[in-house]
Parts: sequence; structure tokens; C-alpha cells
Amino acid sequence: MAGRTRRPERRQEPLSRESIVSAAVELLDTAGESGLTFRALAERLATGAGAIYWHITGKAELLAAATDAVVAAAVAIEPTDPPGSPQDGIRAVALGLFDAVEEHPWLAAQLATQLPRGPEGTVAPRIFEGIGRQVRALGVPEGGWFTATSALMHYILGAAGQNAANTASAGALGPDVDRTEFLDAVSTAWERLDPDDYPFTRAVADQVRGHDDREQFLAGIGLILAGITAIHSLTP
Amino acid sequence: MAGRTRRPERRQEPLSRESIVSAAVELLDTAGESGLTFRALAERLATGAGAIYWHITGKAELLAAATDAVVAAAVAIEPTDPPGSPQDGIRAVALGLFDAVEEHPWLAAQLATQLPRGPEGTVAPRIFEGIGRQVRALGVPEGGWFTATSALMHYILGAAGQNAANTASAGALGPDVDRTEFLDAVSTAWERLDPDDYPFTRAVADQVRGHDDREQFLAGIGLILAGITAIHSLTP
DNA sequence: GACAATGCTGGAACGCCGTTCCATGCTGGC
DNA sequence: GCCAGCATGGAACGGCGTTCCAGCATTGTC
Repeated sequence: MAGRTRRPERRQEPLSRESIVSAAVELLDTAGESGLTFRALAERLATGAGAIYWHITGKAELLAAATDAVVAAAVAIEPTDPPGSPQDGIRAVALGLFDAVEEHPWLAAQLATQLPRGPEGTVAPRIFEGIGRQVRALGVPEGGWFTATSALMHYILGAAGQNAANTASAGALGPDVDRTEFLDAVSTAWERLDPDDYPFTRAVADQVRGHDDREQFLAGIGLILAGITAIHSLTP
Repeated sequence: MAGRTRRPERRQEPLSRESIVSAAVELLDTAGESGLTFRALAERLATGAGAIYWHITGKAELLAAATDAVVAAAVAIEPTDPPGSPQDGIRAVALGLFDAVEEHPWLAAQLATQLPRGPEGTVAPRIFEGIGRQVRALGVPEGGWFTATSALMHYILGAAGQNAANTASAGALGPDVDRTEFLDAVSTAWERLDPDDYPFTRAVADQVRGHDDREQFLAGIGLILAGITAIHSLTP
């Protein structure tokens, strides 16, 4: 046995939880969810896998920390200079999350499956608070706060996730397939469905072509806001 | 080299795509998403990994096929004997998906991240059709079909996913932790948040305790239905 | 009836993953 | 100067998805 190889010099900047999480987010953004491996992370940080485990329990905690960091940044951009209407406030929070998921597609899976992760999780309250304050400002009576805020949160997470999945799906079709081509392909495929089994889907297939995702997303928010104001007899 | 070991007898029932997918769903249901491995699947089918690959391209296709099978069964239970109101029809489809996700928690991740997967996917049209027919029956004008159906679908997928994640999270706290205890823990944790950062979340913490998930889910559906009828000036 | 061609099977092997282990170096208190 | 103990990083382990391929069963051809 020839013993261990020579020791490298000690690093100047010590490892830290933050630097690891930050590198993890970069890796997730550039290489996708499957690109975040401890080996790639160790290489990027010029260290070994064992050193990372000194600061982080495992991959689950790493993903949770990365999610928390990105969501915290996304919901922090609220305080519009002139306060604006509560409706606009909700739209701002919603778009912040929508854009965050679009920018970091790996977020969708985390928010869909890991959001609560025990009572200690800080991501869920962060989102809930951001939306809830605007619901309260809307004039919804206290008894309806939970229902209205939950409904908005679920819609936002669902729509943002589907949108991210669509974007990923378009990219998977080919690196140079743009959005228009992808929507066209989906629309065409839907038009070719069995007329007996899918009459409705065939009928709306044309509306898929060329629609704007953010616009559709906001239209859905508008639908829920209309429902909230109608049910609580608020002035819109 | 001693050559391969003795050949086992040939199987009686031949492998088939359906039997593989069916075994995969059982494995997912009993052992969770991480329990579906080609080794476990091969053992359950009394075969080797290579034989499975003759029928299925890879794990992605296996998960897609399992998802398709379960969703198809979930949205197929529509035709209520007396036709009923379109609102009830939407609630029925929504609850069908909600319950399917609750029964198969692994569905949440699939629906959140893999739903469209190219124009060939059949899961998305299936869900879209199920909801959309009821939207049409509601009297929504054709221009609003796509927006209303999309909004409902996104809400349903988001809410069902969050609910499944909550259930999983409660189970992870301990095998004998029931729903009430879990909600209590979340509520207590939310009440202990910083009053300056989380005033709204603290205020609704008590409403978390003891709420019913299905009821909340339906309340959200009701909110969106109210919004649809209000925006299109329909008689509810 | 003999024999090649083909369809399907299942076990071994490959490369990569998350995680654990541990010899080693560095640093602050004495 | 010395020693505890924090921190490091590379090797090693078991398990994963996937690929490869030798061998049986069936079919088609003469």
C-alpha cells in the first residue's frame, strides 16, 4: 500500500453553509436538478465530498436551503413605492413567484413536493404571508382569510409549476425549438385527438397557439380575485 | 471462466407492458417513489432488469405510463346518473383528481413536473377535457374556455400536490403521528413566528388547526367558480 | 425433420450517485 | 512546544439506472 497521496494546501476562504448553498443554486440553474451532485459541487468548491457533509446534513437539506434562499429573494420585492391597490399587490407577489419558478425551473418540484416539510419549514409561511397581507388589505373578513389565501397560493404554485414544466418540455424537444414552435406542436397534436373522446380539447386547441403565459397566469389570478370579491360582496 | 449459471425455466405468463406498469404502480403505492427500482421491479416480476428494458424505454417512460394509467382511472368516473349541475360536475372531477393524488402521493411530483412532456402526452388532454366539458356546460362563452379551464386545472393540481406533500410531511414526523397532531404542530409553529415579519400568518395560525382538507379544497373551487360566473355574468 | 432467423429473457457488468469513514492538517489554549 | 479538537478532502461502500450479451423458445423454409 502506497499510502494517501500528497496533501493539498489548505483553502483560503473557508467553506461555509452559505457558500455551499450559493454554489448549489448556481449548479441547479446551469445544469438542472440532475446536475446538482456532491461531486460536481465539490469540484466547483475545490474540495471533497466529506468537507461538504461537515456543513450540510445531506442532499435534502441542501435542496431545502437552496429553495429557501431563492423564495426569500422572490417574495422580498414587495414594497411598491406608491402602495397601489391590493389587487395589484397580489399580482406583484404572484408574478414574483411565477418569474422565480421560470428562472429556476428546479423550484417547481421543490415547491410542489417539499414545501411544508415539517413545521420548521420557513418557505411556506414566507409565501403565505406575502399573499395573505394583500388579501387582508382587500377587505376580506377574517373568517375568509385562510381560504382565500390558500386558494391563491395553490393556484400560483400549480400554474407556475405547469409553466416551468412546459418550458422544460419545449427545451427537451430540441435546443433550438422556440416557444412558438412548441405551442404550435401542442396545438396541432390536440387538434388530431379523437373527436369522440376529446371534443372540448379539440375546440380550444387553437387558443393554445400563440397565447401568452404570463397573461394567462394573470387572467387566472383575476378570476380568483373576482370570486373573492363576489363571495365577500366587496367593491372590486 | 465457468460460463453462465444454469438457465431457469421459461416464464408461463409472458412479460407485457401492462403487467410491468401495473407492478410499477403497486410498487409506487406501497414503497413510495424511491421504492420503484428496476431491481425491485424485476424481483416482483420474477425476471431480470434486461427483460423489462425490452418492453419499456427507461424509467421516465415507466413513470409516465404509471401516471397515465392512474389519471385515466381517476377522470373516468364522471357520468353521474342524474346529470347534475355543471358546478357539481366540476367538483366531481376535481375531487376525483384530489383523491387520486391523496391515494397515490407519488402522483403529485409527476403531475407537477412531467404533465406535458411533449405534444404526445395524453395525461394533460385527459384532465383538460374532464374539466373543460363542465366549463362549457356552465355557459362560459367560447373565448373564456381556455382561461377558465386552465385556472381550474392549475388550482386543482397545485392544491392536490400541496395536500399530498402535507400528508407525506405528517407521516415523516413519525409513523404514529395523526393529522390532528400534525396540524397542531404547524399551527403552534406559526404562532411562534416573529410578530413583525409574520403578522398575517400568526393571525390565521389558529384556523389551520382542525380544518378539513377536502372542505378547504372545495371552498377554493367555489371561489374560482364564483369568479367565473361573476366575470361572465352567468347565473350561478 | 433439420436448421437458420428471430423474439424475448435474465443475469452480469459499467459508470455514477449519495453517503460514510478516516488519515491528515490547521489553530487556539496552555 | 505541545496537544486537543475543529475542519478538510479523498477513498471506499452499497445501490441505482442502464447496457450488454449468451442462451432458450418459437417460427419459417426447404
